[in-house]
Amino acid sequence: MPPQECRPVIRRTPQQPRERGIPDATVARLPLYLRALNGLAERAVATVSSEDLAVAAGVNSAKLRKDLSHLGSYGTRGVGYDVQYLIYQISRELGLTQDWAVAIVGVGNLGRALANYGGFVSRGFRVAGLLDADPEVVGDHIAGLVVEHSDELESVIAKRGVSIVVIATPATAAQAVCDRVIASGVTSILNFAPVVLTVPAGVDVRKVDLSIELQILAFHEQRKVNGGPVMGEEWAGEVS
Amino acid sequence: MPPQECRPVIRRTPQQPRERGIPDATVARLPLYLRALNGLAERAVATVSSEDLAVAAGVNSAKLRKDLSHLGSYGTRGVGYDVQYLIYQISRELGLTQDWAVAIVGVGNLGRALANYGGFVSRGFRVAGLLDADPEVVGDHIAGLVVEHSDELESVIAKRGVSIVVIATPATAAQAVCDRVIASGVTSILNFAPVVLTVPAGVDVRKVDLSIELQILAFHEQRKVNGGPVMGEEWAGEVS
DNA sequence: CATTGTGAAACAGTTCACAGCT
DNA sequence: AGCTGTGAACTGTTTCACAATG
Repeated sequence: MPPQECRPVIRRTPQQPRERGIPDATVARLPLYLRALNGLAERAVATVSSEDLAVAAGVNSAKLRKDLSHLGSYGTRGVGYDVQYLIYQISRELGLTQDWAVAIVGVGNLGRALANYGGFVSRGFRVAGLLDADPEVVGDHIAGLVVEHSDELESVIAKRGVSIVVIATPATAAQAVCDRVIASGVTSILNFAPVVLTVPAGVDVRKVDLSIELQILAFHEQRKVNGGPVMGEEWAGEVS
Repeated sequence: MPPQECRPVIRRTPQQPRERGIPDATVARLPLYLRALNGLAERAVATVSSEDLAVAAGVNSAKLRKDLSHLGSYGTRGVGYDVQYLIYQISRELGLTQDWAVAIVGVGNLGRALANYGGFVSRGFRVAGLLDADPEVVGDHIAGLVVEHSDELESVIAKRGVSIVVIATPATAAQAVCDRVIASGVTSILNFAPVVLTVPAGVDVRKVDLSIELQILAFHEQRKVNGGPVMGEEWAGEVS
């Protein structure tokens, strides 16, 4: 599930029963549970069963219980889970009890959208820097911040304790930004540029790629419509 | 890997050797291979080995070969794959040889970013409608289109043959938009709103969720820094 | 003879079904 | 009585390693 060669790298020794390792698939769902729980908390629900929480999160209840069991035994048999307590435990597990300074590099349409995205700041994350290479954009005020020039990347990261960088630059600039960011000690990157970033082991890159998502949808859509790709159609290109 | 309960639903009969079913994990990587191949094609590379293509796509070569083997035997032993031919085959498999009309609902910062996103139009996808509920935004010209009012949703879908809808509305509006879109016959949805959409079987929803990606990164970041969540810290909230 | 295509093995994730606890 | 936590079975995915082959 992590994007490229940079797998989590929490190599457990073969014999150990995975001391505190939580499966990737589980980690990827914890935020979903957290969101569902926050919804329940807003509606002043005190306790929830695995069945109800599973429905709210859109998964099945056995999976939910198995996932939560990796964090510890936080439920009460015959009763369910205490909503507030579970929110706390999942937040702590995800590292959301501290707050993370995030820098966004590339303040185009997407970067702007990200900077203004509310759910961002809400839980654990704080946009601590906006950077762009275009002098036209530098100096703009967005989401209460002033856009700085990309030249400041290293100093912004160092001075503001940035530990997560969001790359929202054009594809051509992404690898260079990535390299500089890593050289500054950042090891968590969220990449929106449509390129495969090459990074050393120990650096975590997650990728969000609109066109890949659309292509996956197109694949399924085509199956629904045609029952599969158009066959019998002959290849018209030149084969060397 | 598909978002919620709406799994692909191409139930193969137990005995059949999966006539044309391509594993989800493979489908999710085909766009990656396609992008890598397009890069090679631009540099006029005619032929590529599984090893080289794998490096370009950021996967390992055994996986790449297994993936491609699901499409057919398009390589040449001792030689590699013909770049153009493979581009064609993958495009066809993904349904990119036809073009898909896409409507974007919600023209806030994100919707605007998506509408202006180039890679969108490039291969197989055409933005055929932009809709928003805010009268302030309706009428704006974005990416060569005029923003229409959400009331027109059904008629835009019908008249322009929209088969994929991108939901970029606030969370609160997403489910209602989703329901209307499905009622209009659309079965492929890309959801950017931070909610779990409830959809009938046969509808494909893919979700892109910024804050979930950040939370996953935070989890790994925390592990790197602390070696895990802060333990020993006692729960301070009120447990019922 | 370099490289593909693929069985078989290893691994990861999901689901079942129920023992065990409150 | 009801719901959690979890072994065990199952399903899907990745990796290995090598026979087949242009």
